[in-house]
Amino acid sequence: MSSVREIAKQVGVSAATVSRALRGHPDISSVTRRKIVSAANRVGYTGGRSGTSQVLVLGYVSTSSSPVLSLYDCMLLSGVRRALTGSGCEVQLIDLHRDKPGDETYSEFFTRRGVRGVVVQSDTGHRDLCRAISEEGFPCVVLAEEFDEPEISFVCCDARSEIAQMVDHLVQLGHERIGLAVPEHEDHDHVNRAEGYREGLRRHGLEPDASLVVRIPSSREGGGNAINELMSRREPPTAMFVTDPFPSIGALCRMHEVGLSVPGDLSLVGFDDGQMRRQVYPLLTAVCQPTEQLGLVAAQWLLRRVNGEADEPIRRVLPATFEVNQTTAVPPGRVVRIQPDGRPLGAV
Amino acid sequence: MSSVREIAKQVGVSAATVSRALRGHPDISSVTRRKIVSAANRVGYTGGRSGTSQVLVLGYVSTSSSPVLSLYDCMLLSGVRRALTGSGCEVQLIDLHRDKPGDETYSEFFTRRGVRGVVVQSDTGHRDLCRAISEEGFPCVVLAEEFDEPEISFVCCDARSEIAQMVDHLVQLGHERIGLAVPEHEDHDHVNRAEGYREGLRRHGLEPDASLVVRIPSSREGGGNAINELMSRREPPTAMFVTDPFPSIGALCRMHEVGLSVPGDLSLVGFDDGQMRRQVYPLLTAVCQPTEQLGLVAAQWLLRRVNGEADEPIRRVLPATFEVNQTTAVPPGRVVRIQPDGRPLGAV
DNA sequence: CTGAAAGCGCTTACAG
DNA sequence: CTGAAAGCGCTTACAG
Repeated sequence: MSSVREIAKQVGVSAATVSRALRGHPDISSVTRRKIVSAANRVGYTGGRSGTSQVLVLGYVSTSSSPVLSLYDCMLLSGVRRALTGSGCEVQLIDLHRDKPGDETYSEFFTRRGVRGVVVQSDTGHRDLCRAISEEGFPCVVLAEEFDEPEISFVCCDARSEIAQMVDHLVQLGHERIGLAVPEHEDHDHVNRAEGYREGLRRHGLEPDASLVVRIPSSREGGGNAINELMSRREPPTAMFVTDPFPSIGALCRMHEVGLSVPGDLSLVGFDDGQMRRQVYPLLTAVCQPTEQLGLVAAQWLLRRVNGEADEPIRRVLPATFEVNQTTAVPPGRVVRIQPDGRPLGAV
Repeated sequence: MSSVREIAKQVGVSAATVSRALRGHPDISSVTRRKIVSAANRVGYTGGRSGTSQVLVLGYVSTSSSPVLSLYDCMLLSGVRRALTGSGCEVQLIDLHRDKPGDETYSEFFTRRGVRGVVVQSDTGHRDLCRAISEEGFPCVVLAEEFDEPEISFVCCDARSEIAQMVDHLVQLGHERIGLAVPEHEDHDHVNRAEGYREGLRRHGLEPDASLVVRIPSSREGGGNAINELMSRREPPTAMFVTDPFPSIGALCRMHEVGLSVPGDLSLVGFDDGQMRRQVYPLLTAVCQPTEQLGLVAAQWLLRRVNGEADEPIRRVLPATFEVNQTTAVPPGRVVRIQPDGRPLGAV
């Protein structure tokens, strides 16, 4: 099984043609080539290591253009590795962005690396990449993006309802002016999070107020600036939701810096995809994405898929969680403002 | 080149014997086997993928028993990947601890995974592992541990002199009572760091005071407890050095919790191997290990080694850095103490 | 414990 | 653009 001969028989060509197609030889009609590539993926062809007992290796494809692994990658990878515990299977990090030559199929690119299936950590800019890999029939599951195409496998997280629930929590504490800080560069997830915020407000008859929304760089600094910007408004919010981890930390630190008390002067809710909420003071109330779980669920499916045990694509949307910690409380009994540069208002 | 035949010729046996030795066949005398394994490693034998243009894959071996990647692994891996940028080479994560069956050589274990060389993220408990891999002649470089054996390659960091320099800084600010929090479970690195602390003190004629040293679990909680313990002493320190990242954060947070001002009541110096010092308030003064650099330097050498360009083992000790931020200042003008449970002393 | 020989899977000029 | 056939590298009963 899983030899060029086997594939040749299925497609109705010679073993030589299969070999050429799989090796990326140019003189192959694109139609037979496509048939061969998808047959190879169907039977899980590994590139013929003679009788060698090859170990199953899965790939983790990061679409980032930098070799640096973010804490987010790290959590996803931990989930992937957890899924593989006991399977004897290993994971290889693949930097597609930098490495893939344009003239080979993704299947060949992965196979040359000994990789039998891939988990793709994608973003909005790489949806076509995910489509292309899936179209070749190479075992693939996308993390953190949702697709309409029924043949594309993905595991993502929808935090909308937990964000709405977070708004409930703030409203119940007495907040009516709830600020929002979202990244300038919006992707599907952030549109989603902003929607959850608006849904939550509407549920309580509160109209989203554009003057309470700021767009910021997705960095520590960006979160800090959101504090300066919102809290120097004539009518500042009494609570604020930041939709990304680093800006959440930045907002919290900036409050300390400018002398605003958390949660006394402003209730702060962050977004966490790791453990950041637990590494700051006070412990940050946050909507949390189950990042490791994303990797775990995706890799569990991929492992079954590669072993021929999963026929259907996986299309899973995991829920977020809302964790109340120490940065939310009742609104201040007075208007709390600062100057745009962070100095107290009294010093005008 | 790099065929069983080639190895057979070098060792003076038949190709069949080489094949058996490399496949872990039991009926091979251990002496010929050893010769074959080391010859295979010398010529960079890859396990015969016929004419397939195999991609060079290096392994990252984590000796942790958990599949979770720590932030520390993440930084090391980032360095490794940075070194591999442009080389067309990939990195595979290998969990040796869980996977390796006792009856195969490390060389075979790695080769079966398509891995040509390994970076080992070791700890005190796995020095023998590093020795065993190196003895087989498999390309290997150890991170963060130092070895006497001249054939073992390593890249580690010695923070001693930067820690002594940190003590200079504190003494110059006027501190004489400088506490130390070290992990209960000491390894080479921590012995080293404690030594740097004592050296720094002696340089200023200060005798290390055992009552200012606490041993703590290497966790956030541990760092917090160090604060309670030291600051409730009859003669508490006016400054304190914590030798690990998580406890550093924990100490800082605990100070906020019990109402101690940083650096007004106590100067705090942490240890960072990533970016933690920048994610807290106030920004943490810290001795920093160039973690990404460790991975970078190690992988650069390994890449050359695997390509046959490096004949000598690498034995590199990198310096740490000392970064002054916002948590160190002159000592308080009075004795600052708390109760063991963290309540202020006045409330006794 | 080891070798000679048969066999298997893939690749690649060669031919069309 | 594709096939038949030769060739290459590794593995594995078989024999000693």
